[in-house]
Amino acid sequence: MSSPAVPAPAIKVRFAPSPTGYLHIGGARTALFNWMYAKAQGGKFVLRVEDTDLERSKPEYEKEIMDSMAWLGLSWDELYKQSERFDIYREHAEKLLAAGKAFREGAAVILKVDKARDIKFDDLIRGLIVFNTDEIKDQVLMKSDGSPAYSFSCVVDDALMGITHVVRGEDHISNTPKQILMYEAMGFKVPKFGHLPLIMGTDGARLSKRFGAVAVSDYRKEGFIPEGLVNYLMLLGWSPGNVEILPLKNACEKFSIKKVNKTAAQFNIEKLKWVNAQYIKAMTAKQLAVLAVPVLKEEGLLADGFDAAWLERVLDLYKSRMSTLRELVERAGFLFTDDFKVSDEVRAAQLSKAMPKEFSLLADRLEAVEAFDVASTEKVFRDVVAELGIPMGEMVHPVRVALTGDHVGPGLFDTMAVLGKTRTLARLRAAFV
RNA sequence: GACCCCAUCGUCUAGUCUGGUCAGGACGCGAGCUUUUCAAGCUUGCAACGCGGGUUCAAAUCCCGCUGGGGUCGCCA
Repeated sequence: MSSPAVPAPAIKVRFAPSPTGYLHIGGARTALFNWMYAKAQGGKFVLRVEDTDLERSKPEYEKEIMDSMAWLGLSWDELYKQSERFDIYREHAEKLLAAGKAFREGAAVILKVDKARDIKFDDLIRGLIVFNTDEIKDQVLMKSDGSPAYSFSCVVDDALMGITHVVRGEDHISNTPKQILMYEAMGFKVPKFGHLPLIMGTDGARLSKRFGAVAVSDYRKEGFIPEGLVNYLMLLGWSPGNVEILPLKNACEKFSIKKVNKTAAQFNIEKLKWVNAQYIKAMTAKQLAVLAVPVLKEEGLLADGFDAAWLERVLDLYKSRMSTLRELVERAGFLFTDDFKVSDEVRAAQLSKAMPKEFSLLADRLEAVEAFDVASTEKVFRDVVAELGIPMGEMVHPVRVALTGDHVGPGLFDTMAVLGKTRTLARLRAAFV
């Protein structure tokens, strides 16, 4: 006989960003781990905007953070804004004052901290951590301007919102004992704490503006797709085993807070690109088009009423040759506009030898082709090369440069077919004039 | 400086709790196959347990020290 199944109490976690800047990579990873933890446990995920600093908090940052989270696919079950809860913090500060656990200093309210006491907590990721209160000075609860200090509003909210597990960056470890003191002073149940390792830049130093792109929105602009960024981020500090590509949904099923690493990880853009490329490659041209069209339009390379079937052919050609949507623009731009240039370097390497006769013969022969597809263009090309008595390569490479502006790219005949007869002929005939 | 956290290939990591498989995978890099170039794909190579002491028949794994790195020391969050 077994005891009746008692459902484990659902956990409730939160992500509490301050809208004083964009959602950065580190914050996104913290949000992601909290979100995965909630999903893995069938719990709730709360988004709390910590906008107590009226000076530095900006509505546009708040919007940007929420947009970035939505883009990443991190939805929240509850939403709060601390700026709307000042009376609650004030009320709790008054209670502590009345109970003699805090005192006033001017207009500020300060928590008294007893000395020589060990504050212990069992970190979900690091195990037992101990601080002595001799290291902790009295804590400001309410500031002179009437706004709550970070630690205080954070504790009041986590308690009142029923947060069971506080999972945040390692930079908050030393805040934890101070906050535990506040939970105790107010008689609140102390939640479990888990401190995530930080994400470092390539040089091992802290991720900062100097590092380059740090905002999630920067990566979005760079052409990374949410599935790719999320997959990469989840691998920073956590591992599902010998698996690199794992969609968020499946990751949640395997996620365990106990398996989160303790070591800070370096952010590696090369691996991020590779992960992103895996997702792009796995998409159908039709799925990829949904993501690529806005980017191409923004670049002025595509107008309404474009040929969807043609675009899908282009995407099929470039799917395995791009790791970001940005790279599609860079590498396939010549298919969308005649306004592309051949670098001096490429010109010197491939177009230094004048081949006006050869090019015009090829153009003339291609002009006679009815169905301008891969097979027929290839046949014509091979016939011309044979007729001229020159090696394929001697003709292939210069032609590619003339048509695409670059010396690398998809197969030449695939390129011609998708470029179309008109543009192919025009570019061949303009190559040496 | 004080307090706290951390330590496996260049990077992300598996393995550490419950010592015993040539320390495994991935990115990147090198070589090769394929090939009109580039990618993709496939095969393959290089590459790590920071150091020193213990405990043990046996230590990446347990203990101590050192070194190194990181974090925090705001009426910022």
